[in-house]
Amino acid sequence: MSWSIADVARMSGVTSRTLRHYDAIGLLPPARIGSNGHRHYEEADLLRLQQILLMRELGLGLRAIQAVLDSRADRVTVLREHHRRLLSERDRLDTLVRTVGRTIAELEEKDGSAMTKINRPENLFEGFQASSADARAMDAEARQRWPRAWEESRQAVQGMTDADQERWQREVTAQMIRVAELMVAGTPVADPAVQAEMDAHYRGVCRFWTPDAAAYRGLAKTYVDDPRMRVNWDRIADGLADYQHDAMVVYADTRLG
Amino acid sequence: MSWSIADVARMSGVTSRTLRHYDAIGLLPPARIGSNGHRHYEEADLLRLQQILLMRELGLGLRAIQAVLDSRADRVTVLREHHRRLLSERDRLDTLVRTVGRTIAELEEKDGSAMTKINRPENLFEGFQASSADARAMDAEARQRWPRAWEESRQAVQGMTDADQERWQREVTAQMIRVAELMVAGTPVADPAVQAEMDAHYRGVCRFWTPDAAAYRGLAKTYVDDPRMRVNWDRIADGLADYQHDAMVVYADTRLG
DNA sequence: CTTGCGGTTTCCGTTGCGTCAACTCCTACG
DNA sequence: CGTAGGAGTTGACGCAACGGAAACCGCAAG
Repeated sequence: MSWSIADVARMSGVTSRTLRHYDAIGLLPPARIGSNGHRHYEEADLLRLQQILLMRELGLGLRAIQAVLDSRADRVTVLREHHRRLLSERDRLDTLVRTVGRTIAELEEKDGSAMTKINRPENLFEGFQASSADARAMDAEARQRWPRAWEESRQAVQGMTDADQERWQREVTAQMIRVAELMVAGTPVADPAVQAEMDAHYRGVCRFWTPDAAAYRGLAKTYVDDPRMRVNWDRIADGLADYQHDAMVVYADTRLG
Repeated sequence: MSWSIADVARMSGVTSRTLRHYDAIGLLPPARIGSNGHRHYEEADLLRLQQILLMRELGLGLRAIQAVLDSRADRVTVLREHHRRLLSERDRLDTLVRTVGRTIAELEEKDGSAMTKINRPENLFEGFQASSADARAMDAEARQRWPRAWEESRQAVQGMTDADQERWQREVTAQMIRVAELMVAGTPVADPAVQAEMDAHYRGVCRFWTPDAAAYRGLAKTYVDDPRMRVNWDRIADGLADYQHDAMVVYADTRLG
């Protein structure tokens, strides 16, 4: 019993193009290829296709499906990892839904008049570069005050390439700006959107050092107490240092309890 | 005051590659291009970039952003449509999360032994093609029993190209198989996953004819009462006709009630 | 003999860039 | 004054999972 590609397409509900694609990537090679180049599928192929479509409906990628079917990975393990990805993606969308909904409400409230909610926009991008002298001084100070954390972070930094460091720098900058935008929009620091940024901030810090609640509150304090840091944040937007501090404290209280 | 591309990249937290991309697609052309080809940005460009990044964070596509910024679309309108898309996407992920979670639980329960939950798998794909004689007979019968609905559906079919009809056929087949899989997995017909399929089924039917609750229940009845339809469904999997009927009734009761 | 059907391969397009590669221009250094 | 380096440029390819179109080929019927 052998079926042509169109037969299989009709039976399974996928297009022949898809079947050819699955052949091309080695996911579902046909049992036999005729002398005229036509693909012929057998029952075993239909069974394999059935498994493929089942997992595809669960949202798994073709690579993962292939790994599972070729017994190079365990079903449950793959599914659990997939489940985690789905969860975080859903939460991200959930946050987006709320944010967009709030934005719509704000825009409607303002009745389409002045939508420049950002003050000092010409300075909002005014960069964040501590002078290298400042950076060296802060580094030395950190070494004295928190020797263990300094050592950990030093090792983490050494494991980074130049490109990694540039990426890290960009991420920090982009995040500061997002937080600044939330601030000038009047978002309270306990808002989920702000706390999501703080979560990203915390995870970023964890790449070098994993603070507990008290330590994270201590880090927050330096944002307002250390004038060199404070000026950097306030240069982005007035009051950003305080705002960041408050948001971090809330995060420490509610998430690092 | 003019900034180089690297300046803008540092200030805004995006890469210079991104800025070049935005230039290439006409989203953010620089204010000036020097004789050496270097891009120079002014304050107005930074403002525009700021707007772009704001909307990008809301998950809008670059095309939509461009349409808004060039006043070819209204912010609120675009955002509302985007909000709807986000909502349905989040719901889809939500369903996926639950489905994958259930699948994991099932796999763990069976302790990795026999995971062939599908009975008669060699027949699962055995196609669904009423003979053309049957099809003509059913068509004629439908014309007598429901003349108005028949006329509406005839017009809808005539508006379809061959490719459309093939797509439609494939969708129907694929859906039948998904429902069959849910059935052999023992999913109750009231389960959200099954009801989601019924929702798709209902919307599919609506392309030709929009039944109310009673009419949809009547359509469900033909699945079990008409032996020609029944045999088609049961050929896919034993009991599928009954299962489909029950699921449609529940859908009619809860969603069309 | 042509028409048509059912196959085939090959290539472009989708989204938002990352990541080379190859080249140019300008400045600083020896 | 030659050259190394840094900052900029323009291509071009890659990703995920195919959709769609073009161009070609073999085989049966009218």
